Amino acid sequence: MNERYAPQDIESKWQKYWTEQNSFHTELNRQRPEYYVLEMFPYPSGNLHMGHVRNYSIGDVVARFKVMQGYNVLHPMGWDAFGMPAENAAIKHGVQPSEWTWKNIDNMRRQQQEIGLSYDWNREVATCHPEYYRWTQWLFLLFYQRGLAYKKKAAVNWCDQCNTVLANEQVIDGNCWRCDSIVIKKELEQWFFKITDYADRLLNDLSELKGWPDRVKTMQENWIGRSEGAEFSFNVPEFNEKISVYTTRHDTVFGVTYVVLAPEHQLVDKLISGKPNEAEIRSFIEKVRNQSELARTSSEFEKEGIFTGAYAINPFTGEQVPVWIANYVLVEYGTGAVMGVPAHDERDWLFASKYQLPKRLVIDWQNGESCLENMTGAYDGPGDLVNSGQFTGLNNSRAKTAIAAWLEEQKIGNSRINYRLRDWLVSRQRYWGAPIPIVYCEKCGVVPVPEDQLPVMLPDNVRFDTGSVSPLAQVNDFVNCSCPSCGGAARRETDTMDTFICSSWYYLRYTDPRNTSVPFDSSKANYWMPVDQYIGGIEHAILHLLYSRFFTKVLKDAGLVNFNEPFKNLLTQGMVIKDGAKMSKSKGNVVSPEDIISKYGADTARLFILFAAPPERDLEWSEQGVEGAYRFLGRVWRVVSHYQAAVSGADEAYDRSSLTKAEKDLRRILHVTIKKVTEDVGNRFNFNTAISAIMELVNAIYAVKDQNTPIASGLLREVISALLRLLAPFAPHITEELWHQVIGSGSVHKEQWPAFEAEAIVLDEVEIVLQINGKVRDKIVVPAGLTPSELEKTALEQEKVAELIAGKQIVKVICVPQKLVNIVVK
RNA sequence: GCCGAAGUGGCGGAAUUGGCAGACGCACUUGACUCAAAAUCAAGCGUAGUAGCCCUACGUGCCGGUUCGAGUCCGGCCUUCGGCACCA
Repeated sequence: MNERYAPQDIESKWQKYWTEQNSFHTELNRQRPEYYVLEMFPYPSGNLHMGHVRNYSIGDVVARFKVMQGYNVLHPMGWDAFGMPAENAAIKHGVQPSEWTWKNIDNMRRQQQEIGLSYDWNREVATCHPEYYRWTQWLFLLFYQRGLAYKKKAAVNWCDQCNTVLANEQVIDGNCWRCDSIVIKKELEQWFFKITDYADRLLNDLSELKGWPDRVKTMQENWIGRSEGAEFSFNVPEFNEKISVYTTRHDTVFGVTYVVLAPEHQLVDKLISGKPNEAEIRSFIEKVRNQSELARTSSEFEKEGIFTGAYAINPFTGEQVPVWIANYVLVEYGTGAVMGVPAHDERDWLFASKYQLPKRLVIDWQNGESCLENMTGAYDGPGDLVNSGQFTGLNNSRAKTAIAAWLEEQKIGNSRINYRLRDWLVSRQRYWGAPIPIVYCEKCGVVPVPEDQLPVMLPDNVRFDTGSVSPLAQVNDFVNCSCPSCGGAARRETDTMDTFICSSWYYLRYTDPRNTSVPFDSSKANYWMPVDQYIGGIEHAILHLLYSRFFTKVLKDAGLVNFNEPFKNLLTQGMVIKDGAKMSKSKGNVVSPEDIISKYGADTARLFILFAAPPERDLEWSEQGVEGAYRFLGRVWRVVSHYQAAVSGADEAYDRSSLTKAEKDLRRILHVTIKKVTEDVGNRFNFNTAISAIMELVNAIYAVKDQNTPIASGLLREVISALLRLLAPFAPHITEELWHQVIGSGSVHKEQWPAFEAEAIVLDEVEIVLQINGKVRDKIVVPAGLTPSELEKTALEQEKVAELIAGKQIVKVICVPQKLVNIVVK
């Protein structure tokens, strides 16, 4: 056996062995409990970065641990392969996106294999493969048939850099999520998925997700943005029209002094036509339309408005109130019109003050003392209604119920729940994505491509120098087609799908990756799903994780799956940072996984990453920390080598009743370690403390070795065998090598996870802390299992205790068995 | 403004149910081995007082509370990070 630990010699050997043995292949097996562990699949950018290595190392520990515990484990990997970078590469280097992408996939797969990850490569999927996007298209049509995919003209987010539209979720602080350039609004006809139909379920079912971090659930909750209110109309007699408003403060309807429309509201045109200042109003509207979305939705933005000249009737009071247009009203939310209650809404207060609109107090919160003259801003807290007709005197929460009931009775309105969530814009004016399987025919209109004609293939050899026009629209062979319905000349949809559609169902395809007749077999999906443990970055808290939940619910409604939620437990790993910042090329603080692996080996890289911080927290990269991990593996190598001769031929059996004290202690430490590592990995995902426990075990073995303490060879074998199995999920190569050298011929990764024996952990003697008035004063060693009164007696007999409490009165004595005695004195 | 997470040595972090604060590792110091160095093995390592040991006091962002006992529970703040925010 080699004296020195040389990872370069052993890692590739075992990687080859695992591949040849097809070691990580999984089949459906109803005799065994299943476990599905999944890491978010990567975009094939070309090279793995440390964030990937962290993500996969975490998943790999879980997968290998569960296998050893006897689970039938699904642990797949694939490629989120459509998207802009491939097209950018095509523009820049003249290489076709598919070629560029497949080359990157090959390279990244090789890099993953060098980390020693236990994937079932037979299940690999790539979203850009026709046999994958065929089913993405099939699912699009399913949504279409269910009325969940529709086309409409709307003011949508447009990125000039990427030359495409974006979903709301892809606009971060007014900028494009991918290229960070400013997003503008464009009036375009686009495809949408009706995610808003599922808003209530997406919100309510969050409570099922006990294994998700609170912060992710809160982010989704904020994003969905539920509010309870009422909707009702103001008549506009002059035009015989109604203005419908939505409010959460229908208890303040008697305080309405004006009504405001969004500049884009459909009634605006009618109300202002022919007005003497029509031109002025139109120029105001134009100005607001040119204000950025970000500015207009910021509470700091100056509120501006203009009077339309029209009046509306408050249905509660019969009063006439002026109708205004203002920049702070958003056409997409609620009804695009709001009632103005300056006394009880901060925005309305500012607006009314600026334009000298009247204010009316309708909530009293000071026992009848509240008055407008004393107010310096709106009051939006609770109180009792005043100046509110028949509702006067009710407290405002009761008033809401009463007023909503009155609206229903009078048939002029009703209670309503509103969501902030908007429909998902799914079409993209890009080439490298799944084509939307729709054909436009002069005669038949919008025609879905029949299932047996899928996939709608992406054409090869496309030109990318077309500027702002989608490259696909330039390919005549693609665009011109015959109508599947009437056979006449037709045009193909040239938009492709948002890549987030492709990634919204990949976890289902893994359960049945080569199916050629359906996207997946329901019974297979139902066996493996939901994913037991999903692992990925927080950046997908809303985007991918919300979309995937939406897809799962639609598929459940369609009868294709029998579960409600795709991911039972979610672990959001922290970033890998160096010198206080996320690793990035522009900051020049990138550490390449390949360099680390060639210098120290994959086991060291994995061990360091898992040891340096708990998985959810950010991890500060430290070259010295890596050295430390390498040093530890060297220690393991040497100590196991040292005992090789003693252990390899030894019999497992030994007499447990005749152990020396040193042997008993070593055995206890082993079983305490087994217990801790099992709990830390299995229940808490605290890999850092699991590894530190293994380090302590190794330190204990060294203590025995250095003092040449004689240890029964059977016990030594138990210790070394368990040590290798405990370390195997973290450092799969070195443990495999040592296992073969010292223990046996089979793979350590096929071995059973060690079980701790409670009997081995029991101590004969325990150390008890003696406190006086809560301060530690002494420690004593007593036989284990003393009763509290025996313990108290022993404690009070201690010389030091007697000295310290001399002349004082004992108030009481608290005894915690096996732990401490606290003597309270005065 | 609303919501969420966090704050512990020189550093990464541990303390899982209220019970010895600082496990494990890094860095540092020292010893052994060596002609020497590296590697390795071992020991020390919160702050202050003390030449030093024993020991004593202080110490988990701040202020207060509950408790025999608080990093942990309660009340009130501060700071950092993240999400939402003119959503009516």
